[in-house]
Amino acid sequence: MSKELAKQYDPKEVEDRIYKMWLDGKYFHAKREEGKDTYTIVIPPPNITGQLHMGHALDNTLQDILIRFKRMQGYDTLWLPGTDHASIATEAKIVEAMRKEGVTKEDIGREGFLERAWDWKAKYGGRIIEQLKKMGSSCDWDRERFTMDEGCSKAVREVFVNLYNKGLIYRGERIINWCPHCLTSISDAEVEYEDQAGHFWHLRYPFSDGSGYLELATTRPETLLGDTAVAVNPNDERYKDVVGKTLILPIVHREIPVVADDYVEIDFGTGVVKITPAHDPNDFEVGLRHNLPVVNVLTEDARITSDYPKYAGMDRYEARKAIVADLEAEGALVKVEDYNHNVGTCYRCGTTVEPRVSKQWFVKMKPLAGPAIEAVKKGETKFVPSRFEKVYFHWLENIRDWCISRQLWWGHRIPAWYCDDCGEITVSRDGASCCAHCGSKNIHQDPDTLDTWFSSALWPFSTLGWPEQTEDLKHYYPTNTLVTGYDIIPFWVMRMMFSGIEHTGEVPFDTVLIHGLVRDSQGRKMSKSLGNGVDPLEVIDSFGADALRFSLATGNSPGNDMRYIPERVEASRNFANKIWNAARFILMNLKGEAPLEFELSDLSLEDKWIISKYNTLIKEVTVNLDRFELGMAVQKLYDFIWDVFCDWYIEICKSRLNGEDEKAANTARAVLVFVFGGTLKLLHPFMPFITEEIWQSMPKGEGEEVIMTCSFPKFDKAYDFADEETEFERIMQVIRAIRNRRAEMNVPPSKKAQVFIKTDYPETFTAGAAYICRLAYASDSGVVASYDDDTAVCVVTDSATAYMPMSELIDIEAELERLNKELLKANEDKRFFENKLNNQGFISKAPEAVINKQKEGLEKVLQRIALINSSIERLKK
RNA sequence: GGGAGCAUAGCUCAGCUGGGAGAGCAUCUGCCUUACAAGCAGAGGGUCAUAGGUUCGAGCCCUAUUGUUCCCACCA
Repeated sequence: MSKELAKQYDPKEVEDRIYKMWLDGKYFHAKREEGKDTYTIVIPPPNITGQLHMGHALDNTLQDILIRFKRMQGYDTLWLPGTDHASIATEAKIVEAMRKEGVTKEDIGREGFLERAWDWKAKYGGRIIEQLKKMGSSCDWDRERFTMDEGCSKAVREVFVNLYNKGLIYRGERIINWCPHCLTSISDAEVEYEDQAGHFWHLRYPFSDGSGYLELATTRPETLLGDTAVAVNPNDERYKDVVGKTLILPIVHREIPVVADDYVEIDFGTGVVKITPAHDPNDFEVGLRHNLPVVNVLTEDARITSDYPKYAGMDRYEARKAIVADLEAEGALVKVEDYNHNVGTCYRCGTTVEPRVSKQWFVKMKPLAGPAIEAVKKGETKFVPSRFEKVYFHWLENIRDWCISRQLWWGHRIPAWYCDDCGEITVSRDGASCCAHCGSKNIHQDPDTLDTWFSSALWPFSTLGWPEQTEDLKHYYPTNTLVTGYDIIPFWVMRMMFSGIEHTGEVPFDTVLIHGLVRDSQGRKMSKSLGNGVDPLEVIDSFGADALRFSLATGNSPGNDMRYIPERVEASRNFANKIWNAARFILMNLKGEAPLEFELSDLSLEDKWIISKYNTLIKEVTVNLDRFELGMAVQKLYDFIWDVFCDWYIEICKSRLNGEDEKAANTARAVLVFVFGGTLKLLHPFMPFITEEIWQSMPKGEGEEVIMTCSFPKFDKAYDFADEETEFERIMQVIRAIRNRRAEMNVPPSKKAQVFIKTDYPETFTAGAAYICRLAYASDSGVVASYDDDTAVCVVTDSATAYMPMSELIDIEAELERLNKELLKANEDKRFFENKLNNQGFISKAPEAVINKQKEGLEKVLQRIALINSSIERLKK
């Protein structure tokens, strides 16, 4: 940054250059320094399916703020980056891309498909990393990982085998959620329920002995083909006698029994339920209790099987129409009602999920869930905000076994082999060449892969080298803060928790910082189908990464959703520009060789005021960051820089900088550099690029060449000038009052006026004359013992009355009216304080500090009333 | 059917352990004051959803109500 700077900050010119400087300096690299406290974040690995969206931008901004803050505080800091293979999502994308080429998975085979998948990973995984860099993320790229890299794969096999040997992983035939589009099983968490308009078909099933029929209702008539019973409640008086009888299933004309089961609710519908064990999870349970056969009527892609030639090959909805028509023809259809019901859909493709009985691998959850619940109850891991602990508990307390096998090719292949001779299963970390039970070489590996979350569940420790006891693992595990959205607590947070506890004996992180979703300006979710998504890279391109980061960090409180408002990014961009111009001002006022140190004894009132304000800012920002109140921290920085530093302090410094007194000017320069430089450090975690860019041009001490490696400023008692703050604020108050009065009378700044001050603090206002001249458009200003020009404009504050002889402007009547209005307001204030102070309850119960504050308030009001009264008297003369 | 969040200025949102309501944008007025017009100085604008309660004191705590968003749940 030279001394001839553009008036406007240009992030495009700066950001890539600064990022490269950081990379070249290896400042992101965690060095495992002995004796230092560590602070570790593992990134929620973005899927390699596409590109970063606003949610990622928010997530990574928060992480980078925390990491940079802790790094500057001197922690041995690691932010471990990486990407997720996202098995089902990525496979779906690749299949879709292949479909456009007219190629199917079967055409190219497993090997060919995996080759394409790895190409995909190289392309899109790489793109995501580039996007993270654009955001300014200070990740340790030397430690970048991928959920399917060698180390993570090893951890996956280790965990699988361990859990299998402990009996916590098993293979079984269960009813699972099946996606007929993705052609794979999915877990309970991967099913999204939505209300859909449907129908209720009322059907009649005749008794096989010809003694009438039972009426029941269904939302899925096509599953009738697989009915193997009809159930009623055992306590339902209406159907006491029919339990045990048999019915003729319409269309199929198979004989099925009537069973009694508590699952059936007496009051719902007719109190009769058809039971299709193969295609409904509840019916499956009923089937188990009553030993009913499981009749599968649907193929993998949800078409009717060849067992029913009339409907074979029809998809479930075609078959529904055909079967309803046939039921009607047979006289079995009583009526059709409109009915809204909850339908499970695949969270990846939105296809209606088909419950399906099949052989899958499961993790037994109960033994794992218990310790994970305990850990949070004991506070070993805390959620911020804590209300999300409820979500976490609710999921774990009601958890069912986790279906982990997927009928996909892209992912960790299940390390299990089946013996073609003895039928036993061999599970192995390192592959198997023969059956562990009979020694036969006739074995084949399970073709399925694992749920993508199986590997991400291990992310906090697999990325640090587990199961090896690596130095990184010893050093950086357990990690500290996990930053993620509330939507993936059940998918990921919960699973990392029980995995960490089970495999490492420790919780994987001490804090889970939860943020909300970034919605569009109307509050809608950003989505491809709505076309309302905002690309963070485009925002960075127009406003800069700092502006985007600042917008995302401001006005965002943990756990709450936020809207993306373009105007806010614009305001953030303006803030960056404000900082830029403050830097320009300071730099152009520096004299190269002048010493930039100040003596406490040389400090003027405003110097002490700004230093004290800055000192308080350090304390508050640090506290806010420690409490994860990032939005509050950044708001305070904004207010300080814009209102306090730029609008007041810089303005006030101008007279000294332009004055004759070189020593005073040097002190001003030194304080400007001290406070502004420190503020840049405080702001650096939030706006890393601009702060670094400016820092490079600032005078700085030894070892402070790069702002991101500087120490975070610390509160210093020596800079606590409370009295000077109060004193200076008295002057500010008078300045504001004069400005206000002039604005009311429409006096332009070019028209200067003399200002005479009557006050109980003559030293303050004598010293403050220069400020009043500069900031309140005074030609000169001085303290007077009394003043009696009746035609002067006067303004009153708690500590002073200022008179401006502007006789040509003043209207005595109007002035009196205004003063009376002020007096009225002052009297209201007086009553407010008096009421409080006369309240016995208040005096006896309120804390002393609060009482004193009211007393001070009353004191000030009384002074003001006295001053106003004397002004009124003067005018009336 | 359970659970949670939200409701504060025209708009988008802050408001930390209760102590006289804040910001940005928008509106209005006046300013090219030699860092910044992406700026400066001012102004207007709020029964903090409603009704009770606790308290000396409530935007904040408690209860109920209304509206809204989300999560969970096997009523076919």
